[in-house]
Amino acid sequence: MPENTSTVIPPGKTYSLAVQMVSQRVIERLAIYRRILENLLPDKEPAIFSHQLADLAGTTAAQVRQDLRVIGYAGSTRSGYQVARLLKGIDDFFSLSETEPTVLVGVGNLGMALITYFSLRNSRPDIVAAFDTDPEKVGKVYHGCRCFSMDELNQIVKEQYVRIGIIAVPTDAAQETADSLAAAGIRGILNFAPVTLRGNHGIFIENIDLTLALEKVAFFSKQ
Amino acid sequence: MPENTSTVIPPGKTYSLAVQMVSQRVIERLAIYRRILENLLPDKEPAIFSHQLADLAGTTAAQVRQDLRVIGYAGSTRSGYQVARLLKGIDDFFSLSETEPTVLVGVGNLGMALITYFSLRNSRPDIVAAFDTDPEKVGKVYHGCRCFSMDELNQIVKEQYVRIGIIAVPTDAAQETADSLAAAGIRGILNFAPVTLRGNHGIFIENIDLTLALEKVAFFSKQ
DNA sequence: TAGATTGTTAATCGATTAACAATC
DNA sequence: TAGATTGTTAATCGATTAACAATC
Repeated sequence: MPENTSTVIPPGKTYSLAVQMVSQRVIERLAIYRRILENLLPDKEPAIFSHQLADLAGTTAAQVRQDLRVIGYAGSTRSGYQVARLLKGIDDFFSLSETEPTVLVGVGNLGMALITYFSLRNSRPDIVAAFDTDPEKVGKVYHGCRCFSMDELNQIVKEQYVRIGIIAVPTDAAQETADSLAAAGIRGILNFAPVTLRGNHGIFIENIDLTLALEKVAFFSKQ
Repeated sequence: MPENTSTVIPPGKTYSLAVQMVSQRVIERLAIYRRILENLLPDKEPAIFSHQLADLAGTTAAQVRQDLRVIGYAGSTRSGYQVARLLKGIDDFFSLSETEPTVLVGVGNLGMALITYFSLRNSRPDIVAAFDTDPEKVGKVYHGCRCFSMDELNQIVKEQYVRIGIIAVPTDAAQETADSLAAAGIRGILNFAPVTLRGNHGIFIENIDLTLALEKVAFFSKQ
């Protein structure tokens, strides 16, 4: 559909339409391609074929071509996809130009580890504040990230235009936390509590359930 | 198919057949149902309808009935599914009678947090040993879990009949670690390193990519 | 009984894969 | 050119949902 090859579709109506239609699977794979390309960049390999990218990502060439189609990036039949430009194309599609302010609720073992993990690899989603109900923790600074009381959630989310929240609280407090985040204006949640959060219409929720993941491995490791 | 109602299919050929055919999605949902039932048990509610379970699990009644079908559990048209017996049915299907010995490789920030996390909620997959290349860490005991050198991996895996491995090493070391685990006889891997592990035929690999998950939330939180 | 729920089969939906003319 | 790869369309595959007779 785009008449100019080797480029991404321009921002505008087509863009936002595409965003709505793209499935979670496609986004996951695009993120994987992105990381592969990033690692490939220093190698000075100018281009890569769909089957090479597929090999590295653990998928198929047809899948890769289909996926890249949704971001409107066109390769060439001679040399495949230009690494640097494709990377730029995915970044543009993800709107990964500036960092995305993120808050984390629950500074327990897992919460602490997440703060460390994300701050060490200064990921684009950047944890700007942590929250906890424990007065012992409030006021402390972990890896450059200050811990606030829950009372301050609303203010900080608004002041810093935070759209993403991470839930690392105990199971019992998870639903309440999700409601607070939603009320403060959060648009997306990464939830580590092993419960199905409910009634958050319009908010995107991604669940990471560590115990469930391990149980899944246990099940399938028995063939 | 099973002529006796309100029971699970007996172990045997049907059983192992079912295991092979069941998709990952179904297993994930069964694990979720399982946790819900577990929490419901103290409430002394004897039974639950498919639509109630669906509400709690964030799915549909038809989906629940379809899922329960694969484990061969039959409810009654009058009262639905008996909580205690269904829970037992899922446990049997998962073979969750005894604990599953598990090893963890990479005792960094994330690895430490995982040891703490899993030991605190004494999950059925039980981390019996940790491994690290850092001589400083070898010999130390974290939450009752001793850290060994990688040289000892083979022996411990064999002695303790370990089938599951968790990879929490830096990205560069992940593939090497996976190969070592595979060589030692591990059958399933939970991988936290942001790389696609390759060439491990016959080994089940579940990836948890924290950065990717957060990027996914960032993307969809923009609608 | 009347009404709600079940197991099961059929229909729908969406995602992956295959096929192929166009291209360099 | 010959040959490999591309974008795109069609075919396949699998998973979810809808429908409904049977049941309590």
